Amino acid sequence: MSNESKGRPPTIYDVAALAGVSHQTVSRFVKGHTNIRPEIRDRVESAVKALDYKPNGAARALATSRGNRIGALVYELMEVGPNKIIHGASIRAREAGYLLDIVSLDPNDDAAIVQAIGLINQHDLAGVMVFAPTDRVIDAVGRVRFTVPVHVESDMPPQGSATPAANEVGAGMLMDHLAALGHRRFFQIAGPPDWPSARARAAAYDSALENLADTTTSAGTVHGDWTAASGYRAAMEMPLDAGVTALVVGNDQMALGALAALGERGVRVPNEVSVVGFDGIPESEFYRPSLTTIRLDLEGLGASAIDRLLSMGVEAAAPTPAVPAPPRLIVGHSTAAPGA
Amino acid sequence: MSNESKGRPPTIYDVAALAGVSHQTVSRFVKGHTNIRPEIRDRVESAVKALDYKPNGAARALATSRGNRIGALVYELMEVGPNKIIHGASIRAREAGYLLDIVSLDPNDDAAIVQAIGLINQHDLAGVMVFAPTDRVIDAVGRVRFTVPVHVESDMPPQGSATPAANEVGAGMLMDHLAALGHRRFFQIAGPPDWPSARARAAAYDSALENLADTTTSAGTVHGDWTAASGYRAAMEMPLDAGVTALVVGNDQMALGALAALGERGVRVPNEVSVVGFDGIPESEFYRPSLTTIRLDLEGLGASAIDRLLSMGVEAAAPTPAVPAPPRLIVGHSTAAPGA
DNA sequence: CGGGATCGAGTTACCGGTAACCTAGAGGGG
DNA sequence: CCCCTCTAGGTTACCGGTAACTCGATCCCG
Repeated sequence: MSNESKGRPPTIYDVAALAGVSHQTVSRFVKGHTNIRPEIRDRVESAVKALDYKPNGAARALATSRGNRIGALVYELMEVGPNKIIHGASIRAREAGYLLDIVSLDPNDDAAIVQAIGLINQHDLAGVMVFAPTDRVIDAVGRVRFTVPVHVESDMPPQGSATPAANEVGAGMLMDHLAALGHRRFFQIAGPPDWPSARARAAAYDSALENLADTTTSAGTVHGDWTAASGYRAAMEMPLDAGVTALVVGNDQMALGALAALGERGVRVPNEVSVVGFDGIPESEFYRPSLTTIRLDLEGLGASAIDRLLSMGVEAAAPTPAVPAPPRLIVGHSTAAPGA
Repeated sequence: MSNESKGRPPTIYDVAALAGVSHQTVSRFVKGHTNIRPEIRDRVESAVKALDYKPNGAARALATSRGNRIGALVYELMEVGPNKIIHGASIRAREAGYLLDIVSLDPNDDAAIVQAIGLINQHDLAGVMVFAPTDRVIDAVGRVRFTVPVHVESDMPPQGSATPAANEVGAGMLMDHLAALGHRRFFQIAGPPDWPSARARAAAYDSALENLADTTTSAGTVHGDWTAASGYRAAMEMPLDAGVTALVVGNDQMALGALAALGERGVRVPNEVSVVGFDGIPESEFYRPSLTTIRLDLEGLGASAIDRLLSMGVEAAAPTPAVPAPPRLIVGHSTAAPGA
């Protein structure tokens, strides 16, 4: 499948020799320098083409001491959410001429976290992104002396960022939707408490309850681990005699588990209990009943994270910064007025 | 969040100066060379620690002309499957001291494919992996002159590989399961025909029909695009008057869509029609009815792909090559004897 | 006790680019 | 018409490692 010619790949010196110019002229050409006579430019251009010259990234990185890669720390649990973020980030990074170095973290193994960070912390990176981390990861990252810009995407509004986090907004939209339908008694199945994004959603749940009519109350909150299995368990143990009519779940997978559990317990959705999820994964439309949820623009989020990272470096800011689409409420058949 | 000291990060020369030795000695120490006097070794070691020295990957890559990264081309559709493969590959690569450079491909844009390949090829990589590609991607990759080993993981048994592909085995297990229950009339919703893994599964479906009792027949095959929505559409249009009792679906997401469609059409699963999926994603246990499917060890697959790639290079083969677990049949409530 | 093998460490060149400096002409203004 | 500036391109040094070669001190053995 692979294919080689005689020896090493061509260098600028090879190109220079073939074109009859100095290597520096080739370097200038490759970088798109303008002050080159058309005649010389043509010679270099055809030499580049003839040799199929490709610049050596390592040499460039060494000379400029500025890498062409962005390290990305991702959580081991590669659920759908983090993935889409990575995908958006990867596309965006490539547009800016960078490659994404991904390192999967095992969240339960501190040593592995440290090792992974050590691996990523070589000097040839343009920056480091930390995606959807847990507190433990944030901690570990915070203790490391990085030599490059680091951006931690924690889903929490960082140091007074202007745009409110999508998590808060989305959770608020769900609560408004449920309240408008007439629900007054809620129960929450939240994500793991050491995930900032789970906390953000849970906090929005709490504050929505406070801001809504004071007759709205919560029958409690339990924490799952994002998986459908944990949502199932939580919903199996959820009190049914507390008058709860609305179940707020931290993501769509757990909501799927909850739907299954409620079905087994003979609770009809949405007639007796309404269920909402979070993330808006494509599958949620095909759950039965189809899920009311919040669609997040996760790819946009990943892209904008890259933009923010790049703007931290000397790099000129992206011409058109990516702006994630705002969270959108998807209304399915899992919500209805209580007792409909 | 980041943290800097005075200037550039320390180099071997800094360490050498502090330890009072030559830079070469430091280099030897870092590489774990044995022939160093204990006294000198200690001096170097403490100097390394004092300066928090980390080798510069770019310089090393330049000097050895051997990168410490593996490029990974992944399909844009980051469904659950490809993801887990990537995750497994990433872990394995890190164990071997490599980082994974991931490049997401837009499958519909040939120019983007070429550009992505160009990007990955111009950088200094130890090798390139191509995961779960479509024919189009395989084609594009095949035309490129790579300077490093390339491994294409196409889910098809390559040049007579000894281990039969998991896809064939798994699909066969599903067919056996259905046949043993007494099903004779099948229908298939396959993945996109330009995906080798989809073709492998479909081919196994066909050959199983041939090998089973000659009374078993197929009422047809349609192709989806791996998404739940496409599974839904396909199942909505599937003929119901052809006596089909078994619906074989190319992955779990499409199977979810098919379950929803059958529900809407008033077809009871599994009483009237049995449904099987493929992949064994965790959520499939919580579909209603829970899905009979094949659990693939995708992470193991990714890891072994990395092993194979590394063994193509000069690199000594991994001490303990990763062996993916064999496909496993997960029996849910979506299958039963026909007319049960 | 002398000569070759071995060991530990230093010296130097080189990987393939970029940056800074330098130079020979061309062009322009007083 | 001369001097200055600007332009196009070449020269040289350097980024931070590794590899190859060198050299003095031991060590071993005949």
